[in-house]
Amino acid sequence: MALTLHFPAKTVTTITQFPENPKTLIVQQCKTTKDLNQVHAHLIKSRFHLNPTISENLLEAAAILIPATTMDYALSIFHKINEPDSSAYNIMIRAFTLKQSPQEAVMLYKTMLQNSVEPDRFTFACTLKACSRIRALEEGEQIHAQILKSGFGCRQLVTNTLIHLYANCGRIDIARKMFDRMSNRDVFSWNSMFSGYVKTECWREIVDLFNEMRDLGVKFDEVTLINVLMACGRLADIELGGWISEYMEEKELNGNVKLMTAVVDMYAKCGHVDKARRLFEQMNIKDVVAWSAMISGYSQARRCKEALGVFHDMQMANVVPNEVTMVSVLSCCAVLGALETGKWVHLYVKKKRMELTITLGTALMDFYAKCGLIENAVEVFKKMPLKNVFFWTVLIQCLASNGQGERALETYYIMREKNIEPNDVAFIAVLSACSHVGMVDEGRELFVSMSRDFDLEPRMEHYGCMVDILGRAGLVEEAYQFIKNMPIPPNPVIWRTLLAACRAHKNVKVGEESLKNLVTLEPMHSGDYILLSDIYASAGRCEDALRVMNQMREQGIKKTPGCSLIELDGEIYEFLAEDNMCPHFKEVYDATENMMKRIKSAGYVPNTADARLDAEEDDKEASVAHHSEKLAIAFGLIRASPGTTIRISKNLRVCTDCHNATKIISKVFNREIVVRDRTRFHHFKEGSCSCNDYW
DNA sequence: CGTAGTACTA
Repeated sequence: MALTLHFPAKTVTTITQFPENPKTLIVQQCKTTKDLNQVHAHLIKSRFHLNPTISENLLEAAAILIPATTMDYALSIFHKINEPDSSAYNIMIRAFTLKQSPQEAVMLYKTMLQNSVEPDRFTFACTLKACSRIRALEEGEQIHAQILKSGFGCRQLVTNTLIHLYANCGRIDIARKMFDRMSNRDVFSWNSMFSGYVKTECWREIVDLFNEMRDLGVKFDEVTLINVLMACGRLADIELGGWISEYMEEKELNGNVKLMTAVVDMYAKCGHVDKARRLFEQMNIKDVVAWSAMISGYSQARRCKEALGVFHDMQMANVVPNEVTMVSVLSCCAVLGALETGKWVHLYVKKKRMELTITLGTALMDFYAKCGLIENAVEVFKKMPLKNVFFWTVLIQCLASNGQGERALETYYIMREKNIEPNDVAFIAVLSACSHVGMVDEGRELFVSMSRDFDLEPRMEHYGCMVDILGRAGLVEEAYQFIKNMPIPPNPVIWRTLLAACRAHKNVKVGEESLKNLVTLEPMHSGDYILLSDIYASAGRCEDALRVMNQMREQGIKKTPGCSLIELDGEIYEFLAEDNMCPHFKEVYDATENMMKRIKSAGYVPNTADARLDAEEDDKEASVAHHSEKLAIAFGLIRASPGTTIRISKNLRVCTDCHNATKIISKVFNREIVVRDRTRFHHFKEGSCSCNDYW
């Protein structure tokens, strides 16, 4: 009986007897499920399917080689095999792992043992791989025991897979022991160790191990170098990183996209973003990963505008971004307060049905939080089915910085009810919620709870929050004592926090003490001198106030100019205090004057204590009127569409006069105004602010 | 038949 097969490529194969090379026939010529069905049918008709070699080839085609085939089909072939041997089982185990069901791969291995089929070294290798995937350490250990019994324990393949399993499941110590005892290590053994160290973030060990490798003259490959480059990036080890970069040039490996991406990422992480960019430009082929690496490089260097520029180039190059790309892009939008761009990204993510990974969700929420859109952030929060500590923390932080301290604490307690263990960052978020709304007792309790209930050692940031909580609430003396009792030496931020509290509560004595400490720690920070000078001024000690300002000037320290941004129609406008150079000078200053007139008739009284000290008495009013955020708000009032919220972000903290003025503006002009200052948000509406004048 | 890159939170 002649067997004729019709393949799509118009190949006609005729089989008259047992094929000489069934593997070629089945494995290489079957490209689709349809081909496979045909071959399968003919094999049954001709009863060739009873031949174990043929059926195994058929199985391999069905289970592994043709990606579209379902496991059900493969299983139907497998079940018809009379007493399948280990290689048939191996195919099925590999297939299950490949088709994302490693759990079933491990189950099949157990079935195999129950059916008394002797596993071979490949069985062990692929079952262990399945265990690695699902981090089934216990199962892996059992298999390890069976391996030792079987006598395959000394096989290189088996040992390598075991090393990978232990390294991948958090038992890098066991992996290392096996690795050290191994007499015949190959590049896979080394690479398994490297990838284990990557997972556990033991960067130092990677560099040490690589140096050992070089000393021993062991050949390494592309995978080795990618792992080592990652380590160089994290350790900022530019020396080794640069060596690898040169080595690659020598060996002409610069055409390798993955390796080059790793190099670009390494340079960026070492702080050499410009070098990274030059190499990036030299890459002929750039995939999503390469583009994402460059964008995140700029993002981590806080060069957000350039990051968005690269993102733009990426789209021009028709490379489709993925979730990872969007995380960096959103993080840049958050920093810049680029609401329009970020919203566009969110729409894009929805339209392209990108997977809302927990990381992407976190970035999205953080973006809305940093643009002051609390409810949008909450909406993203609700949509996420699986929430981790990071995710909760961002929401808590969002509520805290937007003046909703009670809601922030509630969120924290809900998180605790869901048995999510807070980490150190979560505590920074709740403590800052307490300080923003003046919940002193809650703050104290949480600070204690942190180490008592969760074994978390308070860090500088936590001490800073406590100083802020006490200081803002007017307990300046207590805050001062708290700093003195700190077990670690306070950093400038701690003293600055106290100094700011001294200004709010007019405490000259502690204020002087704070500046004294600040000057030794960080003498060039202009804001500190200004704070103390303000304290003197408010206590009526103008001579001292001027003396501090002169002291600052003598040191050659320049004031950080106030700067406010407003985004209109996706474009960002920047204003500096008393800036005569801005492009819309006349328009802006006229608008500001009109605005000030209208609020004055509504009862606004300028607070000239916020004016520059060196201004003449007559000019003081003009000086406060030209603070950068007043200019930005005035510009927003004439340019933004009626009824829309005006959004300002500024580099310094809001001064008393601007805060007061903005409240009245929101009422007189019937506008919602959101101001993001360097530490928090102010939502102005109908004459009041979300911070309840506590900031 | 075993090993691989890019990401978020104060």
